[in-house]
Amino acid sequence: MTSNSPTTDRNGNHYRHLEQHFRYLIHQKALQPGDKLPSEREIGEQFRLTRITVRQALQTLEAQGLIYRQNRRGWFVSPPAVAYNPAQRKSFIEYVSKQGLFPHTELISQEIISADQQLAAQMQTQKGTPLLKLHRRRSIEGRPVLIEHMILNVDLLSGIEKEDLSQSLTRMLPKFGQTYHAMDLTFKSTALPNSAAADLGIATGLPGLQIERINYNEAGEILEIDYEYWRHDAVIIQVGIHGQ
Amino acid sequence: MTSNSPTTDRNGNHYRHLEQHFRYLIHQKALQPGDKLPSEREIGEQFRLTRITVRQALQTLEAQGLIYRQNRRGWFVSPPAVAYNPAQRKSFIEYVSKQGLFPHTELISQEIISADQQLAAQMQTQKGTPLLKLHRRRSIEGRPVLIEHMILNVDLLSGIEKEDLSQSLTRMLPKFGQTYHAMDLTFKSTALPNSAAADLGIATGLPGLQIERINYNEAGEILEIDYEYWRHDAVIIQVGIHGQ
DNA sequence: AGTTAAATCTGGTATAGACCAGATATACAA
DNA sequence: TTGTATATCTGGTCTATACCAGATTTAACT
Repeated sequence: MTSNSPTTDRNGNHYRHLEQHFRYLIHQKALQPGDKLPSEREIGEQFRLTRITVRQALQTLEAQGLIYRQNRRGWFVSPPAVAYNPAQRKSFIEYVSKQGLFPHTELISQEIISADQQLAAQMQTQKGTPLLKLHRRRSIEGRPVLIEHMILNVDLLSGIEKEDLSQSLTRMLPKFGQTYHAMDLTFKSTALPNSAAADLGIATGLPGLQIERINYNEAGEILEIDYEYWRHDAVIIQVGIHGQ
Repeated sequence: MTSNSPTTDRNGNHYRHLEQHFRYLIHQKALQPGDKLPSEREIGEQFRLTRITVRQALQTLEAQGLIYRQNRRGWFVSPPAVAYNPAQRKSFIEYVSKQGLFPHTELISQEIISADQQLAAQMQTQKGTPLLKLHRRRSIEGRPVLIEHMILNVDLLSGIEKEDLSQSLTRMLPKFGQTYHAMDLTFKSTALPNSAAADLGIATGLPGLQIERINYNEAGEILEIDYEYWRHDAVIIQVGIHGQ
């Protein structure tokens, strides 16, 4: 065991060479964020490797967040990860653009429903409460990085469904006399579910970061519950915990 | 060849069948945490699939946290993930055993060093301050799940190097007149670095969860900085953020 | 019983070739 | 110019086979 082997291993490990090759090009900025890599077949030809071996190298780089793929379009160099600090209550647009990156939000669907038993329990409200379900996709530097499923309590935010819901909700809330006061967060590193992967245009089963967020107003009522599915390489989460 | 895909999708997708097969067995508890799966070759024979296809299915299940592998030993069903709430300041041993799981800590190495320029800056202390470097491995249900690299300020915790450092530091601190008061946390989903993967006995390049934690005492001095590398499927992080 | 060496099993890595379907570019017709 | 059909390129999935090295078990030898 231990197998220190710095650069080159005794046995095959061709894919590690390939991995280091591209890592080097990316670090040297010969390949820049957004740039397209040669096709798997071309790489294989150039290095005299099978596509399977090439793919293994590319998948390893993908797991490290250096590159990503778009279904049947090719492999691309990843933009830097954005830092997300949920405690600061800044909007997506704010904290992304503040880091010199270009954010974009699309509203995929919106729907007003009436809370059934289960949803009412989740939202800690009464059965029959009107709820707004939102489904959004957010991008950084033109790359979809995040799928959001949100459920909002319309009783506390009446009329919100008439707003432009591809805008920042954080900035919209004061209009309705509400603010985010506290939140419960759950993070989980897991494979993206099929639907989220499809919305992000990536293959199912790739690692992702799942965030569940329950937002409370000052009265301790649940304003909104969010389920976010992030590309694993697109975000770093920073939180400060202070004395109790 | 197109294979009359019975239950699932359009084209081949044999590996999805296999994936669902094992997911079913695990959910039905026909396969329980810690159980060993048949070897890749056996599975391939049983389902008349190539090892490559079998491996793809297993790797997908691995990404979902359902199974894990041990190098050249086989594939096993994962124990449930442990919930970790950094705000509660409970020790690893506490929160793991409270969830009905069996924790274990090994001290891999310990070392007293003198802070150089860079370390002093990180620890917000003076050059030359004595620091204790710890390297530990923590397991749940006998499975290594977490590698810790810690740096402690011995000026604030003098004599700590004589303690049994495979024990909980959280419980040890009051002895030295210190408590954890605030912390800054950074989470990142990324491939495990080689050394951490080796310590965990898993292949390099697999997804992991990286946590950086800076611990402050009541005076706002840095007591300790931790770098944790978790198996991605071993933990769920829960944090509450309260009004400011 | 205790130690050691050899056979076997397992995942890790690799070659060679194939067909599919979505994405893209190109040529052609209206 | 605009729309459409088509050829091409790309990653997604798969078969068949092979050798390697670490982990485990078995057999042989003290």
